[in-house]
Amino acid sequence: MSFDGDEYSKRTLDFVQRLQRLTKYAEICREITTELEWFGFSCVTSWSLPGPGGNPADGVMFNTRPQEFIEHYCEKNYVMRDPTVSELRRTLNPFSWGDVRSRRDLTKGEKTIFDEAEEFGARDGFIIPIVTLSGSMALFAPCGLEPNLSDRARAAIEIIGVYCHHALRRSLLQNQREEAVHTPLTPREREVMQWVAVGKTDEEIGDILSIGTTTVTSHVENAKQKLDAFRRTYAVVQAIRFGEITL
Amino acid sequence: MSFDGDEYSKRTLDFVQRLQRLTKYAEICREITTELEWFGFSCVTSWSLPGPGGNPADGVMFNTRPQEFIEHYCEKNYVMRDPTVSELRRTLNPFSWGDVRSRRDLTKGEKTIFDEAEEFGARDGFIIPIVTLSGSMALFAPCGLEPNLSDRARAAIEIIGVYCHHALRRSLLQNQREEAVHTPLTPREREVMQWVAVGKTDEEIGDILSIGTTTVTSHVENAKQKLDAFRRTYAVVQAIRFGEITL
DNA sequence: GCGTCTCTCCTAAGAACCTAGGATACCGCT
DNA sequence: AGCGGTATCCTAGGTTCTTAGGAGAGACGC
Repeated sequence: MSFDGDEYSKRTLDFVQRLQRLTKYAEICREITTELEWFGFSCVTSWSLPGPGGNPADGVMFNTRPQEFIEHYCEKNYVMRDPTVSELRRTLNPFSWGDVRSRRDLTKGEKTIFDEAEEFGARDGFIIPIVTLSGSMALFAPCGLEPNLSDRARAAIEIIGVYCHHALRRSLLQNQREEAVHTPLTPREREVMQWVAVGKTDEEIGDILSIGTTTVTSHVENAKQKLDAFRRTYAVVQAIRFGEITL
Repeated sequence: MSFDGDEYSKRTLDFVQRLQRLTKYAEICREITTELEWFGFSCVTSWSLPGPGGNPADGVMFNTRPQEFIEHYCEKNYVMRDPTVSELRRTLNPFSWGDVRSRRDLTKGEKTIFDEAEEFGARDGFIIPIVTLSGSMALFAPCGLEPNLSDRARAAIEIIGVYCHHALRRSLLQNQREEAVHTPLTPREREVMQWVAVGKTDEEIGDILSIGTTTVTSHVENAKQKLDAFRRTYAVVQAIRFGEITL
């Protein structure tokens, strides 16, 4: 085991332990910025991907990249075309901008996004995907002009990123209401919803479970009510979000 | 920082680094068993929650609990009633069996499950929830008669559990086919599917996006084809699974 | 033993979705 | 300039879902 590896490990654990004790948003931000600078990352964005109709800017939990860049990015709706965001759909492993560039040829539009990022002071960086409890996707993305992208740094940043995300979220949620609660489904309702989720019709489900079609319908209706959904499509999404069913 | 804390940190990182280098299933299992015994956990189960119609036993990636216990658990369909599984629907934070017991009064049926676990050599343990890329839920659950449940151990086990899960999965997938690929959705299709996912009708979506109802329908149909779904409910599930849309 | 919850089944009209076609216009890339 | 991909709009019959009721049997806890 090399000295470097131990140095990184120690820093990482120390940082994580410091972070766990902090509760104030400003303190957490300061701590994150300092630590990332040690790794050569001058900027960072901690961001939750927007839901339907959501403004991308609303998901930003912490950002030290230039404000004009963010505005430009949102205005141009780059989130729909950004190759690093596409990569998020493929993997939950951390990856670097360079990984994306070397994986395939980029279109002109995609190159533009990277070029503009460089104009705003970031030539490369890591993206750490984070799956949240609600099933939504978030990312922690440190970057800079000459960041440290070694395997050792990658391993350290992976752990750091996850804890930063949670620390930021914790501090931001502190003064907000509790997460939405829901009435739990009965075992039978769960079972029926599992089959609805894979696109079976009520009749097919009835055959599978050896019960009447009308019974299936009424289980679905009860589940819809409990999940606060008017349409079964949304009921399935809610069931996944609440962990009632599994993909 | 206490000596204990540093001892745990060092062990944890050493273990993670050893694990990263192993590829053979048997080696990984041996390494995991040894490390967990140091923490006082005599048994462990690494398990993916079953999908619709799936046999719970199929999701077991690694298990050192008595085979009879697993058979008994599956046969009685305990997964639908197990209070620790219910807890998985509430949180992504690791928790102990004791946490569940102290959170609320258990029903007789729930107590039975704990009692039977004790007969099979496990009195307490941790559950570490893990969200996989496909959106499915997995858990890493070390347990034993007198395990170490201190905060320090919890922090260490949290990291250990996640890496164990990934190492096991990596070794099990090695000889299997690649993950299913899919044709990516167009930006417009993604946008439409986002709204489908929250239960909007095609007419409502048309109004929101200022396009005709028929256009919405045809975007949905195209998306369904790309996502290999006959029903839009399943198309939404696939879109989530492939990361095309976000909850 | 009694109340609560779950599971089962029923009706029936109207709304929404599925299917399988085809057609035009715009855009970026070669 | 042409090609492929995207976005828009169209028809129309058949299938499935939605809504809002009610109602009996069995399990479980107190």
